[in-house]
Amino acid sequence: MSRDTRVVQFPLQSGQCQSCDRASVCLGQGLSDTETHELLNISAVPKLLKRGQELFSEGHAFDYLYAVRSGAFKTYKITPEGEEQIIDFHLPGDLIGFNAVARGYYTCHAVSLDTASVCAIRFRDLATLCTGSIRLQETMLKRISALMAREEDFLVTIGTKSATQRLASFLVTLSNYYLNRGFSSTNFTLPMSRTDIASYLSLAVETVSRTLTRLQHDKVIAVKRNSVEIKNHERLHALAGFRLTGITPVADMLH
Amino acid sequence: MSRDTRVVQFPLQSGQCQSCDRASVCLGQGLSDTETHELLNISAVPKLLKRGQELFSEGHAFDYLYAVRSGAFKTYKITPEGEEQIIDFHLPGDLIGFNAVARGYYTCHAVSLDTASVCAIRFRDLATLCTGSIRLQETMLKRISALMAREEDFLVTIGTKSATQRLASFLVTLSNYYLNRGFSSTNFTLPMSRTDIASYLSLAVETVSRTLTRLQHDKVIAVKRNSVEIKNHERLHALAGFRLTGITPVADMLH
DNA sequence: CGCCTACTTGATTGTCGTCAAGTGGCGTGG
DNA sequence: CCACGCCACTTGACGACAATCAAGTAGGCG
Repeated sequence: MSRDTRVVQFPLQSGQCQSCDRASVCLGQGLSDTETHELLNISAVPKLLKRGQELFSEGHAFDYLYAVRSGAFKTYKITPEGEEQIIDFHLPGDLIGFNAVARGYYTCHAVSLDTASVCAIRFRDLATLCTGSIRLQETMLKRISALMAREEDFLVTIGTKSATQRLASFLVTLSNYYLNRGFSSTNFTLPMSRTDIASYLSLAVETVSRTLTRLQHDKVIAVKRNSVEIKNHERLHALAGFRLTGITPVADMLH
Repeated sequence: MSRDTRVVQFPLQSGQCQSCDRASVCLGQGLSDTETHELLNISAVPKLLKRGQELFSEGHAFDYLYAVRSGAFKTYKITPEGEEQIIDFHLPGDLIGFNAVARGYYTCHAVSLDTASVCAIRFRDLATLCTGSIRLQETMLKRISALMAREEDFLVTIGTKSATQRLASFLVTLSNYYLNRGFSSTNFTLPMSRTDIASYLSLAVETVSRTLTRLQHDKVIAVKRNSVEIKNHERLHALAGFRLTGITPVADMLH
């Protein structure tokens, strides 16, 4: 398996998980060789998407889980007023679609935020495979459980924090994600629009904009279009109030 | 866990799921006899709790899932400022603890809102049992997935709705729950305090109180302490669904 | 009976949403 | 290549909804 971290995983063909640098964060942790092999057989149905392309939409029959290989996605629901409510953003290594298992159809829309690629994993096959592998089965449960835990942490953020704190939390979470993936945690891009961020954090676009400018003015960050530089990680962390979401070392510190 | 001697209404003993009227909503749907039998063996470790008693607390090692038999629970996290943030309420038939699977410790506190009883299910055993049963395995996944979907719907509520709409949504949800369980959907009790509701809906207690009085004044509901009567289901439903913060026919309806 | 907690009600403040106008980047078409 | 328009974003002014502060009421329980 190539450990090359550059984006060379194309051309995407069936059975090509080996060439995917996301394999370790996908579903394959701690599996035996045969288990991994079987997983590869069913999981590598690749799909390439352009910016703004729909991966699936709300209400459509649920067949596939998607593992993000590259790019970024947003999932959202449409409110009765016809507006998007962003549920979450999804970066490489994330799995999308678990929330569809219960109802049998997707409960939200998933759209790529830029050029992106995913592995489509037929859920039926995956479930069948789980029967033979306790480890895989447990991995699945853990993945969903982690999503739930993350969602609940996020609920606290939305429920108790001010606009500034939400933005700060958001940036710290992103920063941690990039850190964990071996990228720069101080200089990175926001793949999503201000409007998306606003919806996600339950704020008005104007508030997001204003808050970002203020953070920049206070030398905590530097924003230029979609690129962010964190200039004062301490302050940002403090502003966020340190109970943060995601797979963060912070969260693992327990409390 | 010592067997409590005050147990009268339930013959709570190991292997007594048969006597539990929640069996069908627990985990046993569509299982074979032997599967059900095995499930019973591991799942009927009963526990009785008084009002305000802790089922588990945040950070503690995760061993058991709990199925609510009777009574009600709240799960909450403690914010950095030391305040409760209610994550969810749990009524008979609900399973508590799934969010702990990923991290290996409970990610929130669970406390009974009144006298309550639960089945403690050792997760290890359940996972093992799942290996042999595709159906049970799938049931598990579906249960977690349903929780996620629910959580996301709730996120939309919190993210886009006004105080009145949140309260209305909350009441409708409760009403639906009771309806599905064969109880009255128009007359029921609120097992949780106003403060709990406030935290859950990300509002101030005063706002909850005021809004409830206003709904009562407008003859949509009747509240007396912890008992609620829904007098105009139509209106309540309408109030729950739509948000109009600007020009508001709804707000007019409320005067 | 009196205390304590839960809840209600009223007055005031503040944060953030809304409305409105303006800027800048970018693609399109002339 | 520039002009144009579109869209995302920014910035400012204002107002609304809900939070906060502050009393006051009502049950529950010792």
